Amino acid sequence: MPRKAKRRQISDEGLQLVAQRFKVLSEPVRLKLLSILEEGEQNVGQLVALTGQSQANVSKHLATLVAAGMIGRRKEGLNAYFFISDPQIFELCDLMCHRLDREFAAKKSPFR
Amino acid sequence: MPRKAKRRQISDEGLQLVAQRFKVLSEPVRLKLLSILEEGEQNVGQLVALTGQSQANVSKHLATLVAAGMIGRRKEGLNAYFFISDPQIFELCDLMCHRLDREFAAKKSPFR
DNA sequence: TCGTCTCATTCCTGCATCGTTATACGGATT
DNA sequence: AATCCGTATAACGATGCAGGAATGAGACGA
Repeated sequence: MPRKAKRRQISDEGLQLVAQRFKVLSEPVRLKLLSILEEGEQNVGQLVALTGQSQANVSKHLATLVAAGMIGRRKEGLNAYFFISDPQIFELCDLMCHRLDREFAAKKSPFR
Repeated sequence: MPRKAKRRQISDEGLQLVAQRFKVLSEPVRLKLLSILEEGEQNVGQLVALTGQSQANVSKHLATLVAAGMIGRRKEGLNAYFFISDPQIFELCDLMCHRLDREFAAKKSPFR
């Protein structure tokens, strides 16, 4: 019998779900939206201005993030405000950033 | 001035790099390969058998994972053995799994 | 009610990438 | 050297998704 604790084997459906979630984080525009929302909630117009993306594109990416349970939506008059609903997301991003930092340690860092 | 420590603003190039790495993790077959390799190194033939994927497909996914610095490659005779080169990858996967667990807490869990 | 503002949705196009098939490469064996 | 085996690569078709343009859906003010 194995000595070290074995990771519970994950089903193929589970893998698909995990992959799906990682895919949500695999778009620079969505990452930028998350990073902006980390500073506080914003409406679509502000996000359009801050990202430089088209309104339609921002709306679609926001819908994706909402569907993934990463951000929430609050309606106020004409505006729709979005906010981080799962702060744990940033633990994932931080981990990935640290990975990249180590990876680029001997080279030029992509961050400033 | 802001009270709570602000996350260092990341450049667009940084975002793209991070997104790129997340994309590597956004494929079920690659996740499966990682999960298999976590138990120990394997050669291509074994990985083909364990995943049920074609040999060409496995080779390509392995090349992607190597390029991302997540796994390493060791040549022995005719065989090429692959192994986890960055165990921190699994912290990312575990975090994502926990996220999903919480998300599906009230529903049916996708894991068994 | 009409017009306007904000945001969501739909349709379309281009591009990336997954998976397959066929082929090339390199080491080992005879 | 000729061949075989394990692996990598090239070429191809199919699918998916990002982004742009146009339109739709609600909410508010005049």
